[in-house]
Amino acid sequence: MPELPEVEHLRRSIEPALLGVTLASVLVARRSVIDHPGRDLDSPLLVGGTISSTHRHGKQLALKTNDGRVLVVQLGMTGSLTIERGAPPDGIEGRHRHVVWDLVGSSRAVSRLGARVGARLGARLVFRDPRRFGGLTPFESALELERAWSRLGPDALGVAGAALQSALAGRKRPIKSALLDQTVVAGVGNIYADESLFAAGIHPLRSAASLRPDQVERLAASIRSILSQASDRGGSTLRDYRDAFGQPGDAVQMHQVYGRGGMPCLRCASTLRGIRLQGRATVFCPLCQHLSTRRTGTSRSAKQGPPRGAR
DNA sequence: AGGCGATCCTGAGGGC
DNA sequence: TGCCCTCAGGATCGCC
Repeated sequence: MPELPEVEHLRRSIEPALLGVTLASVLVARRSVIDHPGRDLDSPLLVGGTISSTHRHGKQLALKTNDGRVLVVQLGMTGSLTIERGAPPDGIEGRHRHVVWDLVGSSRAVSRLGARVGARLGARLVFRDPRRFGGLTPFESALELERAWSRLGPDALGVAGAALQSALAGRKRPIKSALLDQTVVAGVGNIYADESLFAAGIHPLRSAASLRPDQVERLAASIRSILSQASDRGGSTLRDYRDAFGQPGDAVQMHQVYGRGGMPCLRCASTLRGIRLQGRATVFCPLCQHLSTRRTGTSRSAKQGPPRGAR
């Protein structure tokens, strides 16, 4: 399921292949995946434009064309954006292909994709999303995109302690709920919220406003380091994620807590606990992640009962 | 007003 | 083997 690292890895892998490439035509199989369908009908979805840059904020990917238009791609849970050559795939991979563009290349882009100069690439850009939690949003200008992204919190990959501190100020909600709110910090999803909180030794139910400055600093550092490591590895990829060329991410699981409810904590060996918060599976170590506001120390309560397992 | 939960959607996986 | 049920969760909307 794509989170920020998957989107960043997708951006890095798709940008070299798309720069200078022109979107010649588009086939929209399912209009409901497009925000504001019907708008921008004369030049829909970047058709006729040449890709000049790619950008990312949080989990949103933006493709810009040389005429100033922008398309934001949200992958949701099961979305993918791939470059494809040859016959479309059979079977289930051939389903849920909601938007397909035909690509025409410049000489540089063509040579990258191994086609003859000036020839039609025979390549397609495909937006696929079985569960349809993702979608495409067209913008007329970079300014419109800027306005939309300004409503989101700071990008999680580079979030500074001070920025996180001010975003959390006065928020009484559980810290995990706050992290999942894209207007607080953009790009933290369920998996990395649990992982970052574990790394920082913070209980997911702690009130966001109750965190001390040093804890927020530690949390910001954990978010940055976990997301950047995962981005470099191509995303954590449980099952659905594919990069621009249909490759899954690094199969190595680096998760310390996510999906490990009821299993031993890798740090202290006590049983990891699974709860639901805002309807989301949430896993934490009851020993390493204190709920109290006490400074996390080395003393452990011997009276603490055996931690309950998940579900 | 802020926060929580219901909702959307399909495929994987477990149980029988 | 095959059917049925549950679960997964990002973003949005409505309710408390």
